[in-house]
Amino acid sequence: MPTITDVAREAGVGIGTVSRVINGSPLVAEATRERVLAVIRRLGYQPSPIARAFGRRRTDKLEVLVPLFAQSFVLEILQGIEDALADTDYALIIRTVDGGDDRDRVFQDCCVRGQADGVLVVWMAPTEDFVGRMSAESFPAVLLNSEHPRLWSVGTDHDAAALAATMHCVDVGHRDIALVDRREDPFNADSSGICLRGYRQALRNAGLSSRRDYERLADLGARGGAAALQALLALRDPPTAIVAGSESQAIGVLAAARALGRRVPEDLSIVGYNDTEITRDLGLTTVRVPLRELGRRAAETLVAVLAEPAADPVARYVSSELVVRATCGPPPASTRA
Amino acid sequence: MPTITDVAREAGVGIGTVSRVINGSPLVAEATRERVLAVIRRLGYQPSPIARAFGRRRTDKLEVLVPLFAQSFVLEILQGIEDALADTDYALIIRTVDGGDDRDRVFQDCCVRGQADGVLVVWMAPTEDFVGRMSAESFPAVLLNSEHPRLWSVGTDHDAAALAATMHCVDVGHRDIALVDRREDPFNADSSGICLRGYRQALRNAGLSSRRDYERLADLGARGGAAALQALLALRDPPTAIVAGSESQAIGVLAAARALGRRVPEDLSIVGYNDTEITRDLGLTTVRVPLRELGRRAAETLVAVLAEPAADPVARYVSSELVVRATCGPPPASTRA
DNA sequence: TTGTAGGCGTTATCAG
DNA sequence: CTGATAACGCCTACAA
Repeated sequence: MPTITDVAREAGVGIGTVSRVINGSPLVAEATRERVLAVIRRLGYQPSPIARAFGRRRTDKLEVLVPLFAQSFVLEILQGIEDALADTDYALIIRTVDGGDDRDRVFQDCCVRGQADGVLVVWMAPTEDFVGRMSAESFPAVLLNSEHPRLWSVGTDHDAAALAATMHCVDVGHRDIALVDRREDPFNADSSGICLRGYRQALRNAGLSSRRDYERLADLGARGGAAALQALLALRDPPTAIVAGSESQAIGVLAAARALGRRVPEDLSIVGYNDTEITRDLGLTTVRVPLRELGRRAAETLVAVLAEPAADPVARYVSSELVVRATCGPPPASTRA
Repeated sequence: MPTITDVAREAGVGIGTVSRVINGSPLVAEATRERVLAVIRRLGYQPSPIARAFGRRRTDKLEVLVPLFAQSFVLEILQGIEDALADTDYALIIRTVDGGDDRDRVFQDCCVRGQADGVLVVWMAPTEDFVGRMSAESFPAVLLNSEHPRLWSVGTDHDAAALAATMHCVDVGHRDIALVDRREDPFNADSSGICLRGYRQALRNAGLSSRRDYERLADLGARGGAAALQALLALRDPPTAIVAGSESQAIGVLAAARALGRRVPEDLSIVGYNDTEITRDLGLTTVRVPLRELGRRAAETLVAVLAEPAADPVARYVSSELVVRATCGPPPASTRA
C-alpha cells in the first residue's frame, strides 16, 4: 500500500502538496496538481481513512441505532438515510438493539470517543443517560420517531395520523370504533399508546364518546393484534371498526377476523398504521407513514447539525397520509344509526 | 477527554504500562495494574478507538454489504451476525446496495485501506473485480448465500431445499407441479433460477417429466409471483401445485390464486421458500431457511478467518427444513392419477 | 504556490 | 516488570 510519502517522493513534491491535492485545495498550481494526480493513479494510491480520521479528528461515519422489533420499517428508513447521504461521504455504523437489556448496553457503548461524527436513533426512546452524554459533549444526535427536548428529532405526527384514520371510519359510517394500539416506547411496558390521543380526539370531534374497553394496548406483531381483536369481539357490544397502531397488528387483526369468520370490510372494518408491500398486497386501508422520507429528513437534519453545530435542537415532523383500500367500508346495516 | 498520557501522569507510570493494563497484558505487577485502573475509573478514561485502530492497524469493524431487495431477510440475518459477534468487540459497518449500479459502486468502494478488518457479503454475487481485490490482498471475506471458489462462503443448499419442497408436493399426490423461481443473482437478468436443479431432480426422482412451460423465472416480490401464476393458470393443462422460489413470490402466488377464485389448498397447492412472521401468519407451507443461523455461521466463519488467516476458502452449508402448514394438500380429485 | 515540522493517541520495541 | 521512544499516515500550521 503506497502512502502519501510515496506519492510525494514519486511526484517530486512535499507531502503537504499531495495532501492539498487529495483534499481539493485551490492552493496548488494546476501543473503540480496534474503531476500529483498522475502519480496517484499510477501507484493506485488511496488515502487511509483511519489515518485521516485520526489526523483531522473526524471519522466520516455516523452511528445508527436500530431496534430489531421495527423489522419491517428499518430497511426503508435506511434507504431514506442513504438517499440523504448519497452525496456526502458518510458511512453508517449500525448497532442493532435486540430488546431491553441490549438497549441499555447499546446506548451506553455507542458514540464513544469519536467513533463516529454523529448518531441517529431510530424508533426508540433514548435513555436519559444517553441524552445526558450527548448534550454534555454537544455531540450531534438526531432521534427518528421519538422525541426529547434536548435533542434534535424528526418524527411523524401520530396524533394527526390516528385522527385521520379514526375520522375515516367515522366518515364511512362507523360509530363503534376500537383502537388496537402500539406502545410509545416498546421497551417500556408502562408507556402509553401512540395513537390514543388522535383516536380520542377524532371521537370527540365526531361527538362520539370514548370507551375504555375499546382501547387496547397490544404487543407488536400479528399475535398481539389477533389477541386484541378476539378480546374486542368478545365484548357484549363489539366494535364495527378497528384502528390499529401498527402494520403488524393490523395484519394480525385482519387474519384473526377472517379466521373468526368475519368478512372484511362487510362485517368488520380495519384501518392499519404504516404501509409496506405486504399491506399493499393485502389491500389494507392504512395510514402511510413515509418511512423513506422520514429517514431522509432525519439524515439531512443530522448532516445539517454536523455542518452547523450551533443551534438549539428542534423537533420536526413529516406528515402521513391515509391510503384508502379495501378493508374499511360502511358498518353492517344492523348497527347503523 | 483524558488521554493515555493523562492517565500515565496521574498514576505515576509510563504510557506503556497504561497501554498494557488496557490491553490486559500479564506483564504488569498487580499493584501497578490496580493503581492504573483506579485512575482510569476516576478520570473516566476511554481509549480512542481511532487512535487505537491507527496504531495497531486494525479497526475492530466488519463491513457488511446488504442488498435492499432482501428486505425481509436482512434483519434476521443481522441478528444472527450480531449473535456471533456478541462476545467479540467487532462493530458493523453497513453498506446497503440499492440496485445494479449501486452494487458496482459499493463493491468498488468497500474495504478500502483498512476501513474494516473483514467483509461479509449478504445474498449477492460479488463482482469479479471485488473477488480479485479481496484475494489479492488476502482480505478476509465471507459470502452469505452466494458462492465463489476464491472466497469463503456460507450458504443454504438450495438444491436440497427445492428438492424437499417439490417432493412434498409429490408426496401429497401432485403430478403437475410448476416452479416460480427466483433468480440466482438478482442483479443479473441472465442468471438462472435458484431452485431449478432441485425441482427437476425431484421430478426425476418421482418419475415425472419436467416441462419448460412449468418453469417460470419471475421477478422478486408479490407482483412477480402473481404474474407468474396467471401465466401458469392460463396454460391448457395448468399445474395443481406451485413451488415458489421466494417468500414474496409465494405470497403473490397465494394472493393471486385467491383473487382468481382458487381455493388453497383445495384447488391449488403452494409451497413457499423461506419463512417469516408473515408466511407463518398466512399459514404457508414453506421451506424454512434458518436465516439467523445463516448469519451466525457466516459471522463465525469470518471471525475464524480473521483469527487464522491461513487456510484456503471453504464453502459451508446450513440446511433448511420443510414447514408443513396449510397451503399444500392433495390435488383436486379430477386430476389425480 | 510550496516544503517542512509538529501533533493526533496508541501500540510496539527496546533497553533497563 | 517498567519507562522511553519510534513508528503509524495524515492534516495543518508556518515559514519560505
